[in-house]
Amino acid sequence: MAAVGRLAGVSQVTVSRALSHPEKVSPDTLKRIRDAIEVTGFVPNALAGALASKRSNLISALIPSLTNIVYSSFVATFSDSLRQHGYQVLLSETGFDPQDEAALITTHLSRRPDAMLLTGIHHTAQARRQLLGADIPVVEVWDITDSPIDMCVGFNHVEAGRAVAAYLHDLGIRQAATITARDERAVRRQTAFADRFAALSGRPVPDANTEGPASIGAGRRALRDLIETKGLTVGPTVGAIFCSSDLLAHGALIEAHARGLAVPGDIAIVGFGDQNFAQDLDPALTTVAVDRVRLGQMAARALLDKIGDGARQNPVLDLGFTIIQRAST
Amino acid sequence: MAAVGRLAGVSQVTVSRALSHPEKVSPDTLKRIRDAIEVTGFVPNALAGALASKRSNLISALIPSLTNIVYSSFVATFSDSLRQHGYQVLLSETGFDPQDEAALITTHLSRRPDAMLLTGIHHTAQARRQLLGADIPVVEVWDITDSPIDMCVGFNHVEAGRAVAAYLHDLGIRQAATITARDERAVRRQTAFADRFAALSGRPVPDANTEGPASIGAGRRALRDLIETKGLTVGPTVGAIFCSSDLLAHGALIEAHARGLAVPGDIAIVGFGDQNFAQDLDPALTTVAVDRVRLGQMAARALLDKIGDGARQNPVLDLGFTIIQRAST
DNA sequence: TTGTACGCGTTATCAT
DNA sequence: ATGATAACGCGTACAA
Repeated sequence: MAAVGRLAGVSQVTVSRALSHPEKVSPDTLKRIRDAIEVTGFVPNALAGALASKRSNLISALIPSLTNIVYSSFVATFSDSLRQHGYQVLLSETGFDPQDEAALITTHLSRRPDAMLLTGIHHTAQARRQLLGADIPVVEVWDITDSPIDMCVGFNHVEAGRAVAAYLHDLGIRQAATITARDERAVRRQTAFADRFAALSGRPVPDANTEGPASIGAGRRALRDLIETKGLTVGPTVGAIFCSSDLLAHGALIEAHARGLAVPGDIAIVGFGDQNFAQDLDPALTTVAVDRVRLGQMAARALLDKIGDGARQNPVLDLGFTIIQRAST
Repeated sequence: MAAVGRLAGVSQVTVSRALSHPEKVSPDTLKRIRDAIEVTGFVPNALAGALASKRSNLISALIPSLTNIVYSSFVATFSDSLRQHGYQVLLSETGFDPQDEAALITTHLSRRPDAMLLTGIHHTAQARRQLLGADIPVVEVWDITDSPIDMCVGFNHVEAGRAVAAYLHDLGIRQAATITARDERAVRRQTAFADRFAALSGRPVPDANTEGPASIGAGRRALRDLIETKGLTVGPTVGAIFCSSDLLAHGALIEAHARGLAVPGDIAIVGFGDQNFAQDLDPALTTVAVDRVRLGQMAARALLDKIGDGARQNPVLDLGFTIIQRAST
C-alpha cells in the first residue's frame, strides 16, 4: 500500500481509504490511486486487514458431506447469498462425526470467522463452549430445537417421519419397511415413521440400514436385503418403502424394476429431499420436499442480520416440509 | 498468548513455541502452558500467525460447480489430502465462467493462500497475470496443456472423445449422436468424438445441447429432442449416444425405457465420468472412467511438494482415462 | 530452554 | 480531504 501510495503521490493511509471508503477520497486522487493499483498489480492483504479491523469477512460453514447434493446445493445457495454481501465462505466436511466437527470448529475459529454455520443440533460440549466463547453469530441448520446455540433454521424430522406414515396409511397401505442411512437425522425420521406406522397398522416395520454414503447401489442392496432376508412380502399394493433419501429411493426403484416388481403396483416407494431427479424418474418419485434454497438464504440472512445490528433475531425458524405426491405411490 | 503466558509463568514467545514447536519447550513448562490454554479456552489467531510468518496454511480451490459430484468428490479428496498436512481449503464455485473465476482469484489471493488449485486450463489474461504475480504454486486440473500456468494434472479430452468414437465403431455401430452440456471440456470431447465418428462411419453426428446444469431431466429432454426433432432413427443396434456425463446418460437411459426402447438393443448409451451409480443402473452404464481420487491426491501432492522444497516438479501429469464396458453398449 | 525486540500490512483514531 | 501514529496478535532473529 505504501508503494502504491508513493506512485500516486499520497500516503499509505489514503490508499487504504480509497479501497475501503472511496467516497472519502477526492475524485482525482482516487483515480491516481486506482491507476497505481492497476500498474502495480497490487492485491490488498486481507489477513492484515482482518487483524486490524477485527472483521475477517469470512464465514465458516461445516456440513456433513460435500458430495451429498442435499448439502452441497444448500451450501451453494448459502455461499451465493453471502458473497453478495462481501463475505467468503470457509467450508469443511465433518463426515457426520461430532468429534471431527469439534476439531474442525477449533481450526475454523482460529481464522476468526465473523459467523459460523453448523449442520444439525448435536454437537460436543467442547464445541458448544468454544462457540459461545467465540462470541460470533451461529446458525444451526437442517433441524429444529428449542435450545439452539444461537439460532437455528430447519424443520422437525420427527413430524416429517410421522407425516409420511399417516400419508401412506391413508393411501390404504398396510405394510411398510424403511431404508435408512447412518445419518442421525435420517434415523430420527425413520424411528418416528416406524412408531407411527406400526401404531396405525398394527404391524412391525422392518428396517434396512445402509453403510457408507447414501447411493443408488446402497438402495438396491437394501431392498434386496428387505425382500430376501427380512421377509418383506411384496405383491399388489400391500407394501411401501420409506427411504431416508431420494438417492436410496432411486436405488430401490431400480432394484424393483430389475426384479420385475411394479411400482407402485407391487410396492410403493417414498424418498426424502425432492432432489431434481425425483420428478424425472420413471415412475416419478413421491418424496418429501424441503426448500433448500430458502434454507440457504434464511441461514445467510440470519447471520447477516445478526452481524449487522447484533439484534436478537427470532432464534428458531421452522421451514416445514411438504409431501410431494408423484407416481411412485 | 500473553495472557496464557502470564498464567503459565512464561512469556508470550514461549507459548507460541509450545504451540508450533513443542519439542523445543521443556516438558513441564509445556504442561503448564497446555493447562493454561485449557483453562482460558485460548484459540490462536491464525490471521496474526499468517501475517507474521507469511504462511497462511490456506490453499484455495476454484471449481466450476459444488453440486456437480464430479467436482465435489474430487475436491473432497483434495481437501482431505491437504488437511492431513495442516492445510485448510478455501473453496469457491466459478460457475464455468472465466470472468467470474478471475474475480474470485483476486478475492482468494487477498487471503494470501499458500497455493491455488484451478479447474481447467482456460483463464483470463488478467487471471494469469495475477497468479504469476502472486508467486505461489498453482495446479490446473481436469485437463492437460503444454503450457500450464505452473503445473497441471488431468487428461486429454480430445483423445477421450476419439477413443469413444473408435470403441463404438469397433462394436459395429454406424450411427451416433451426442448429448452435451455447456461445459467447455465436454464440448471439446463431443467435437473430437463427432469428427472421428463421422470420419469412420461417413455419417453426420447430430448433437443435442443441454442448458443449465447437467441433470437426469436434461438427459431425458435431450434424447427426446434427438429422436423427435433431429431425426435420430432408432432400431436394432444401429445407434449410440455419447453423453458428456453419466448424469445425462442416466437421463437418456430413463427416457429410452419410458419410450419402450431396448438398451442397448435399440440404442446404445455411453456416459462419462464413471460415477458411483453407473454400475448400479439397469442396464449398467458403459462410461469413461477418470481416477478422481488419484487426481485429487496428485493435485494435492503437486502443491505440497512445491510448497515444501520449491523444486520444479514434473509440470504436466497425464492421468489418462479408461473406457469401462458395461451392459448399456 | 527461555526471553527481548521487531515487524508483518492493514484499519482506527485523532489531528491537521 | 489527507496524514501521523498506534494498535491488531502473532512468528522470527537474535541474545541470554
